[in-house]
Amino acid sequence: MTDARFDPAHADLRWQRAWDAARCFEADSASARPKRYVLEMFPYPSGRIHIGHVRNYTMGDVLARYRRMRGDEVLHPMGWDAFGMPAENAAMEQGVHPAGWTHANIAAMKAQLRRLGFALDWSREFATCDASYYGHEQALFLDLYEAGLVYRRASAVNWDPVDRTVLANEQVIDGRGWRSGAVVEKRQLDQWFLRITAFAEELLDGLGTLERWPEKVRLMQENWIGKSQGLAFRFALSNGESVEVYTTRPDTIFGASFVAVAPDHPVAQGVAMNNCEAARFNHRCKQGGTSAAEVETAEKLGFDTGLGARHPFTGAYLPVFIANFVLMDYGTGAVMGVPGHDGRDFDFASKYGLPILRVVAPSADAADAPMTEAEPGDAVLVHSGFLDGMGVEEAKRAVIARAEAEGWGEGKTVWRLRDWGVSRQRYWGTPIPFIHCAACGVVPVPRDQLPVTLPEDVDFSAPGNPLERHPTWKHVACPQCGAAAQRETDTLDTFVNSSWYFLRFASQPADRPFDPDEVAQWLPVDQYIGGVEHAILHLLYARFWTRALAVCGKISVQEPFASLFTQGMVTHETYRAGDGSWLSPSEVRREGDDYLRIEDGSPVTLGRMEKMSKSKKNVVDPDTIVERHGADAVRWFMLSDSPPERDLPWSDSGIEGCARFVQRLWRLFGQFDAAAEGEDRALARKTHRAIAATAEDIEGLAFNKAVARIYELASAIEKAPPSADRSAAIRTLLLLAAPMMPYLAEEGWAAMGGSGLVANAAWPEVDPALLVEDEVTIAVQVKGKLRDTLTAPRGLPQAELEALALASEKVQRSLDGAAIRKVIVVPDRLVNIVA
RNA sequence: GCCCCUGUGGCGGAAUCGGUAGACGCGCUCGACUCAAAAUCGAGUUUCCUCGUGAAGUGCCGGUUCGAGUCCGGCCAGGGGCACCA
Repeated sequence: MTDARFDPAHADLRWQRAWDAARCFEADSASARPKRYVLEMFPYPSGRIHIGHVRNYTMGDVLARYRRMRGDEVLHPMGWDAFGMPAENAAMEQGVHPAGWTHANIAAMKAQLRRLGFALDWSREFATCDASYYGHEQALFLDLYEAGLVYRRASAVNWDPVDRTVLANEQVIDGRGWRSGAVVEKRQLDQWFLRITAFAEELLDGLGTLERWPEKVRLMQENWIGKSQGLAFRFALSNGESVEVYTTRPDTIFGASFVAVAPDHPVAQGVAMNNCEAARFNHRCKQGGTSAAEVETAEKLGFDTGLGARHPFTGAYLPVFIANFVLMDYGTGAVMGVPGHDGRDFDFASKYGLPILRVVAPSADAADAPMTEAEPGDAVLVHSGFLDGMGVEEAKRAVIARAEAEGWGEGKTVWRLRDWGVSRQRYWGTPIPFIHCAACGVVPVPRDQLPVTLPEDVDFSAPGNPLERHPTWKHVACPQCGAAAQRETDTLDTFVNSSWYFLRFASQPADRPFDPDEVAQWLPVDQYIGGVEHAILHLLYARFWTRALAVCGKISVQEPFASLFTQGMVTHETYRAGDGSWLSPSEVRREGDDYLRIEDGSPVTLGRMEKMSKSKKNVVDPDTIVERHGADAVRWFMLSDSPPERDLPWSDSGIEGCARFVQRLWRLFGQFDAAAEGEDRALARKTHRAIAATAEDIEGLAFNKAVARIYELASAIEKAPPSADRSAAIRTLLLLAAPMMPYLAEEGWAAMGGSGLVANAAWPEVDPALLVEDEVTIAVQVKGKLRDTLTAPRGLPQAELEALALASEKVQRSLDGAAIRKVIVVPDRLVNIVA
């Protein structure tokens, strides 16, 4: 009845057309069925789909297709995060227009996605570079402006004096511009900021409600927001000035033996004016790496200013140092050094011979125990005057209370989170809808003049921002006074584009960004899936925008993503030739345990499994493998073996195994016989257990386990003789595999005479009666070691199980006549005899 | 430096609540089919030995328990994150 082999090339095209014709994946906001929003992070249109995208979208697709089979109305959209630097780079390097380059990439990648059989609602597709998207973004930006969440201030940028452009951190290599090689300068520019710090507390508290987010991501965000509570207070200095410090450990104030200020702190700058050694020291501190790991392992350096700081309680004068480990932009840029109870202060004090005082001890008796390292301390205060005997928390409160009563300090909450700078001095982004007027200042573009569109006739041959030097674009009349004025030429950070796209997917009226009622139908996203690299910025910004829009009355949801899943990377072996250069998998062949270069047979060194990257040449192209093995096999491989949150090692033999399984299923489908008769209770049980287990695994995103269930059922069916139950099992198997291998499933469904499309079919019902086994295997242990297994009817009373176990010959042999002290019986599982 | 995660066969991994460790897949070995190969099908595949159906075994050391991959304490290794954040 069917072809001997399943031909993906033929089937794939056929069913893509069938799905399109039936418009089965278009979500209906008016549907009465339960709404389900499945979303994967939308891609940047770089030109080609990466294998990591394939894994990401396959997971979301299985979930979306499964939910549809369970009767939900599923929204599973796709679009393009289309603004960004690569398009401008292409424009500069290849002379193409960013828009043309981007749209060509989108077309190519869309074709790739369609080929992979994803059940996407293409009717809602958009690119963030469409004026019909970014125009609404401009309106939302004005909403935030009116709500007081947008402001301008001066802020430093990396300025490339040769290219006359602002560089991103990644474009600055060893302090030089990546293209020009010129030494990068810090330059102050007036820039636009979003007041995310106004939401610091809410964003932190909100994390507590995100139970279906990975603990890891919540922790990363929590650390990023960085709330700390402590005491800010002033030290009077010996030169008549004063310095404010901030500490989270006010309880240890009696242990302070020095004060340290940042090299760019006013006190340090003041000292440097009259002391060239201090100036040299300050300068030296600005060199060297800025990354945490580099800085933290760097040697702690200090410069004794000769100044003294008067301790508020003891009246003693503490030496004031300039120190390289104090940061100007956190807290007050100055700290009190407590070597006994802070690791950095300990290192510093040891180096400069400063006293190391114990002020917290495990007990009052241990007040004079020697200190060999900094102890965080969590017990009792000692050598601390009025604090002696108090616990750490009590002492913190007491010091803050005293400082506030005496007026020299106050309890303070400090946040690490800073406001979000959204200005980019680039062409390919959302124009910021403001106009600069000499008389009126910064004036918002009137809403009836939105969108502010990008000019198309731009020139990338000269350095600098094309918007800035466009002959006419920026010259406009002031909306308020009508005088000649200039448009803002900065565009928005692309993270703004991705901070609300999930709302536009849910609802896209032409005249507004979205309809609040329709958004309420779909939001929050039931399952968001993407890479962990977006754990902090994208997800925090999206949470911020959602809350900010709620404050503006635009929507009612607080948190955009109810459940988040971060998938692992796809990795591949790396290969290196004798000269150390990287080789691509296609240049290498394997002979036994040896790897050889195909070209000349020279030996190849096998490197680590690493994330696929062009620089290491360990990439596989999705198109090539889809061509060779079909989309179903590729999807199956993406789901098999590795748990989705872990890395997936790509292997050729793995994908070949998947392709074989596709054919094996196809042969099995060919054995479906609607007329078969006879019962097979055992197979029916296995079938229903597989339905229940696969559903559970898919719902828990344990796709690797769901895959194993399907393999198991397939093997059981192959071994079973023909029967009505066997035919039913084959049909069930097809349905279980349908979300994962949609093309094969449609083809098989049609061959079996199923009605309609499998894409619209229902998930098989489980018969609970068939989930229960009536016989169970009992493990019999003697002193905790397995000695025998026996089969017993389910639910056998404990006493009978015990008797059965004791009757076992192997058990008696192990006991060897020893007296039985105790017997532990776990019903339907095991008997443990303790002798 | 700090924080987090992960360590189970040749490999990816499974094991609900502490209850038969190694499901399922890949690879490999042997066999069937074939002139042959591919494909397919069948059997086997943690280690060790005295080959019994013994002993050991989930990174290492210890603990709790009738029983530990799972819980607790201390290490080690690999990976990830970061902000010297006071």
